Formats: sequence, C-alpha cells, structure tokens
Amino acid sequence: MNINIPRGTQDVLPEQAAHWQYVEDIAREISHKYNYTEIRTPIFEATELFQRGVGDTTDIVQKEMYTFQDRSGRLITLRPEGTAPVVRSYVENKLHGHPQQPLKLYYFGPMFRYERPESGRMRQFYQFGIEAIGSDDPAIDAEVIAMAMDIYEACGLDRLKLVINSLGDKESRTAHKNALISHFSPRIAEFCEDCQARLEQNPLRILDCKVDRDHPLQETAPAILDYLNEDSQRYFEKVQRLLTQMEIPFVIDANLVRGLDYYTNTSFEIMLEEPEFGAITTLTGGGRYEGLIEDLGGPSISGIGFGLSIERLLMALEARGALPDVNRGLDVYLVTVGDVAAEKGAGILRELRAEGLSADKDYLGKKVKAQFKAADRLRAAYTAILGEEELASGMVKLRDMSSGEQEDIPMKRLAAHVRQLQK
RNA sequence: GCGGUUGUGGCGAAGUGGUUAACGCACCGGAUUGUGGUUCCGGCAUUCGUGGGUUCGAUCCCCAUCAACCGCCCCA
Repeated sequence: MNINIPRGTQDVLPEQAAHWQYVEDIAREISHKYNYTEIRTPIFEATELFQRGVGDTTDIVQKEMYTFQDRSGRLITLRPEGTAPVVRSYVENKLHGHPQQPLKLYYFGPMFRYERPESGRMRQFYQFGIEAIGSDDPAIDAEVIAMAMDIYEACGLDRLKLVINSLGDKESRTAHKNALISHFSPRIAEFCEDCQARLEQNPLRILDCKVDRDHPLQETAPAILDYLNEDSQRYFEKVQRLLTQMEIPFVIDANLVRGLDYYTNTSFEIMLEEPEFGAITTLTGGGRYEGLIEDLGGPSISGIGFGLSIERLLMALEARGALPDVNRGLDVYLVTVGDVAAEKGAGILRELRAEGLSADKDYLGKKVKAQFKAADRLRAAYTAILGEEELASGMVKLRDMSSGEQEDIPMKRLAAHVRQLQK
C-alpha cells in the first residue's frame, strides 16, 4: 500500500515551483516599494494565541484548527492565519519601540485550516500577507488596499472587484451587537444550538450560520453600517475618498463580515470576477484591528493588514492565461563521446558554471543522438561537443541550437566564449 | 457542515461478467559508423483508487473505505 499525500495538501512540482517563485518575487518587490520588510514567525504557536487573538467564537478556532499536544503537554496549533502570530511577535519583541512607525511587515508561508478541501481551498495553503502596525490613519488603510491591488496588477491580473465594508470601532460594534441581540432574542429558540450560544457572545456569527441560513430574521437583521458612530463613519468615508483619489474602484458590501473577530472599521476583500472559477472568488481578505494588540499584551495601538492566497493567485493567472513561461532553459549542454571525453567533461562543466553559466551533461550513458535530444528538451541555447577529435585538437565544437551553426572553440576559452556570445 | 459526480499506464481517454485491457500524447530504443526539434518502425498497465462480498469467473454487479472534483455556505 502506497503512502499518499495528506488530504487537502499538494506538492508543488518543479514546473509549478517556477511560477510560485515568480509571484513571490513580485510580492517581495512591491513590498519593498511600499517600504515593508519581512518578518518570519513559527509555523506553530501556542493554541491560546489564536483562541484569544482570532476569537473563541470563530469557525476557525472552533472547528478548523490543527491543534495537538507536544511531548511535554503544551497545547500547540498550526497557525491558521498570519496576523495573530505577527502581532504576538511585535508585542513580544517590543517592536513598538522600533524606530520605524508604523512598522510595516510582510510575511510569506503556509497556513493550516482543517476544512473540506476543494479547488482553491486547501488544508495547507500559502499566504503572502502584510501588517502595518502603529497608525490609525485611514491613509494607511487605503495604502494597504492599493498595495494588494498593485500586486495583482504587477502579475497581469485585472478585472478584479474590490469590496469594502466598515465594522465600526468598539463603540459602534457594541451598539450593533446589542441591536442584533434584541433582533434575534425574541425568536432565538428557532435557531440551532450553536446560534443560541452565539447570541450573547457573538451574534454577528449568527449571520454566517450554515444551519439557519434561510431563517427570515437573517434577512432583516440590522446592518452594521447603520450603527457606525460619527468617528467610524468619518473614518470609513475618508478611506473611500482616498481610494477614489487613487483611482481604485470599489463597491461597498454591508454584509462583508470577516471570519475573524479582531476586525474593526475597515475590512475588505478582493475578488475575481470569473464565472468559470467556481465558488472560490476571494483572492485576498484583510482589515483593521484595534483591540488585538492590546489584547495580546501590547500597547493600545491598532494595525491593518491583509492575507493573499498564493494558490488562488496562481489559479487566477492560469484561468486568465496570464502565467508567463518562466522555466528557464540551460545555457550549455555538454555532449560527450566516449569515456575519456566524459571524464574531461566534468572539468569543463565546472569551468562553465564558475563563469556563471548554467550547464549540464548526460549521466545515463546515452548515445550522442539521445544527448542532443536531451539538450533540445532542456532548451539548451548551446551544446558543446567533446569527442575524440576534439580531445586530440584541444578544441570543443560549440553548436548554436537555434541556428544549427557550429564552430570550433579552444577548450580553455569555451566558458568565456559563450559568455561573449550571450551579450 | 450539507447535496452530487468521478476514480483505468506519466498524462488524456475507450472498454466488456469470461481466453492477449483500444487509441492519442509523453517517454525509451532503432532507421550504417559522433548531432536535436519532422517522418517511419518497435517498446512501454501480471492490471483497471483501496478493502471486502456475489459468482465457476469481475476492471466491469454489491457494500465499505479513501481521494479528487462540482454546487451551497464560508473563506485565503
């Protein structure tokens, strides 16, 4: 019986890995433009971090976490998202004392959620994400959104839909929460057990319930946008003005409820408008968090960030035919004839590589014809042929694989010569 | 979490209760001696996701299991 890859995970094979590197490079480059620097945090954290950070009542914490005890009984969780770990690190390393404020951080790596896998939804998936911590200027919100859009644009993805919403500040959220409670409580008995429990803790979650999704009270529930206080309202309007200023189109969706409890004020998603894409349309989600840093023991400041799915970005690029051919060809493939030449070839290869060229040869004892075939398949720009004749004359035949032209080059000058030809 | 579809060689994909499981692509080898991308010839699944059952006999029937995918929901 073979051992297979765990459910909901995937291997990124060599050809695909080249595409991953391609988008990662773009994300890093844009990060640099926006003055973000990388932070790397562990893949697992104390379970409590997510319970407190993401929120006890969220689906993520309640049923999607990979949690286990390590050998000394500590409760450990494979991170389901990137913000809580970054904030934990920010607090733990007292980065609020860092000379650069707000501190702009980006991260890249795998996240884990125990969900039913489907196309675009993996149990281990990769996110590129950013966090700008230490400023509550709405201009940062707009900039963060702009940056996400820039990454897609740089990848050649357009026709994206930016959806924004405001969840309001603490005061607004409390007002909304109370409104929800009085909306649902008279008839809460009609809802499922989970929802009954949610009523007091987090009535917002009732709106996401999978069991009671058709209940009439869902439709008529009070919308958060009607409960924004003056500050939150002004904040939201400012973000909108800035987006307009930057010529970034957006739509407001009052039902955009984030699956993470820590969001306040600005929240947003970037979606792909692609009917063929199936149910998976969200490419990026993000928002501002006001209480999180303090909750995790830090100062009373806020931050904003987003998480961007690499898998979905690649799927989108694929669907739009925007994936470039990034698999690089070989500079030189060395064809050898006979044992003596094969041995001599080892030295020549090393010289080619020392010169900065990519070079390879056959290791399967293939015949000359097959070696050329291999060179062709590897998209070698040149083949260098080394046989008895060449050994005797100290020359190497250099063949240009696209034109078919060949010339004799002194063995010692081969690497330098190819270098010259490349210019 | 609910409903549904599918599971045959590296990939795509036929097929039938019964002796040798089509075909295409890819790959490997050959078409006189050291030259690729075209053409021609040849090779390439003791085996039909896994386990069990029915049967004289199952890849094709039944059950279970695993997985992928689609729809709903949620999300990244």
